[in-house]
Amino acid sequence: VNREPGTPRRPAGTAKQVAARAGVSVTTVSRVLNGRADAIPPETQRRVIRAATELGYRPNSLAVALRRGVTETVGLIVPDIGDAYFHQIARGVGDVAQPIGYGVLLTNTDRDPVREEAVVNMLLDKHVDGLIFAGGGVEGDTHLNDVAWGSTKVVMVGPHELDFPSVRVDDAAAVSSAVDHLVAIGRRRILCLTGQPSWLVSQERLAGYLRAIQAHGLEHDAALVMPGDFTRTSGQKRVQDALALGVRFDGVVAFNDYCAIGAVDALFDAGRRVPEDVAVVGCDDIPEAQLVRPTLSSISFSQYELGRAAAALLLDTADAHLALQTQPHTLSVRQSSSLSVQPREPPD
Amino acid sequence: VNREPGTPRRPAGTAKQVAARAGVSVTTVSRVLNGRADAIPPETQRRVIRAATELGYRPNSLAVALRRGVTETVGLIVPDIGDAYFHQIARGVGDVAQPIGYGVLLTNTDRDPVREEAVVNMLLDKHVDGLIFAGGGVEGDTHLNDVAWGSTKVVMVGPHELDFPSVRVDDAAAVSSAVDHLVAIGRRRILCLTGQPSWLVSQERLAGYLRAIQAHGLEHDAALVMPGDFTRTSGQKRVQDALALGVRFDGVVAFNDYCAIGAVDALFDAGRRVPEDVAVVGCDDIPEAQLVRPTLSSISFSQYELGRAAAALLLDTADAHLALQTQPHTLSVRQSSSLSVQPREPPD
DNA sequence: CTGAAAGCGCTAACAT
DNA sequence: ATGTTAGCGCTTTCAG
Repeated sequence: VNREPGTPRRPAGTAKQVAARAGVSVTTVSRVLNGRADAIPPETQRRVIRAATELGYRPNSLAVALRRGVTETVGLIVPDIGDAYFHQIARGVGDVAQPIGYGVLLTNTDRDPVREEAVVNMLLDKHVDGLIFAGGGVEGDTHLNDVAWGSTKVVMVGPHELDFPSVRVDDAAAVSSAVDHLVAIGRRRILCLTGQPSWLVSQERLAGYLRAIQAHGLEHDAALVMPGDFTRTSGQKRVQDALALGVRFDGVVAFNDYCAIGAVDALFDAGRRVPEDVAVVGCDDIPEAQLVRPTLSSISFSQYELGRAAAALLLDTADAHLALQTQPHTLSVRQSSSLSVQPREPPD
Repeated sequence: VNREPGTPRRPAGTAKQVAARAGVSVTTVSRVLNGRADAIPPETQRRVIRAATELGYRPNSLAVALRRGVTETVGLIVPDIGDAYFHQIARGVGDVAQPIGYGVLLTNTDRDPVREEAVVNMLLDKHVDGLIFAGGGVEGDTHLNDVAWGSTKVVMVGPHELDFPSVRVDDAAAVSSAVDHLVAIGRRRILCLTGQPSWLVSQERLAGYLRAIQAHGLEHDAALVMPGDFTRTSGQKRVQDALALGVRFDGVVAFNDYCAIGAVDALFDAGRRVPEDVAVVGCDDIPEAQLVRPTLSSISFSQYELGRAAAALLLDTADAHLALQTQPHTLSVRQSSSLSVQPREPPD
């Protein structure tokens, strides 16, 4: 399948060859090249370094890894790198790892427990120094408890039951503020498009919804809460269902933006105006939120920073202390919930 | 930074331990567990397998790699995993690699030659079995010629000067067909938003534009060709420039969708109707093309399949022969160039 | 049919 | 100040 370009080739030379060329032992080579050269005269050091350069010597990372147990590689587990939420996380992780010579092993799971376990084991088999698990956990999710993590460091992104440090936003507060906003523009019956009930992100965001509904003294109608799977189609379907069932609502809060976009689709098809008839707010503020028409209001936070923070924590970089484990969020109000309509009666 | 869950731990046992437990030598263990057991009595084989299972034995991939020179890892180099074009490629690569136990080391370069060389060397240092280079090459781009590829297999995605096999679409034909379409709906002065002149994708797509212009006997006005950098902002800027310069045009073909979206932004701001006054066609057909309003016509091909094909070629999977090195493309006509409205007067 | 031994390339005691 | 030695865990001749 492949041609061989006429270029210099690896193995660019071994420590042994460098040693021979410099007239020293491999130990000395190792010492000089690894900074453990306190007691080696400058002259010798120079000879070693010159030999190494001339040979284009590069330490064999496999041998180093076998010997020292450090691979300078981290694993990143996401449901789907094709999802805007996750590729920004991936970029953040990469931007921390790459400059310090770490590799990032990327895996997709589609939230399938079987594949989750498979990739974790694959990554562990490859002896990653650490693991970033993004995408949030599932309630009573036991399949990862029996994994032989060994001494592997793990950082979670999003809520999780596993007992590892995690980087995240305050999901409940985030959704609460979305509801606050909808109420502030006069909406009283707010359809809530959640994820799967077992997903922890979904549970936490739902808690935020319920808390806000209660705080505003609105009636809690169970028919207003509809579970989905964070896809555009599911958002569209659930709104169609609600419409078909005759559920009345003047606002929608969706637990992710794809869902919200689907909701807008369905409302448009049904001839409802957004935001006049129904105001819509999404969550995550992926770039697409600014592309769709009407532009989508959303809970905004930086997935990129989430990724950076997770990697900084994992790799203990110089700025790891800056890595906020709870990242800030704000509400970005756009056309889908612009306040052309003032509240009919000020909510208490 | 990390806690230690009370779980079983790696090293789950070495071949030596398995050997001891089964009462055989490590040689025999290796033979049995690697299929080289032609001459080993079933009974012995069973003992070894049982011992291995009981110990939860997993071969140390680092040791195997050191010994056999195979890491079961491939490198993937993209400009930016945050770009819709590339994350679908990444997914395709992952979907081929993951099921057969291969890891994918992901790196971003932002098209910076310095970083490109750095990541290639990093990946080579980590002894990847193969490398997928996505994002297209740059003319006279020498910085990768001196890389010590050694025996590493390489597959390119998109046009490239390096002498490795590549998977791609016929870029010239793709853009030609976009121009054909614009001409078919009555457009005669077609603004062409290219990438950087040194980018090979841009050169090939430009060749397609010029060829089509000529084939239709349209005048070639150099002022209609404007270079950008495949971002939304650049598309927007170039169209603003064209408008400010008084360049007349009734069609736009952009060499990527982000650019096309930016072009629509600028046209909208300038009060030009799309597609009535100016019809716009993009290239790549990323998912966003269907989200924007008006929905964007685009040259459509599967980045996902591009990724799959590249990985299949690299890894020589069973279906590698199915991996078309030239992938098909089609034109998806959407609102931004729908022919409901003919231009009022055929220009020039 | 099976094992002993060499060694992939490196690091780190342990000398000297 | 430097070298010798002993592995890391595995595969693979080469000998029985």
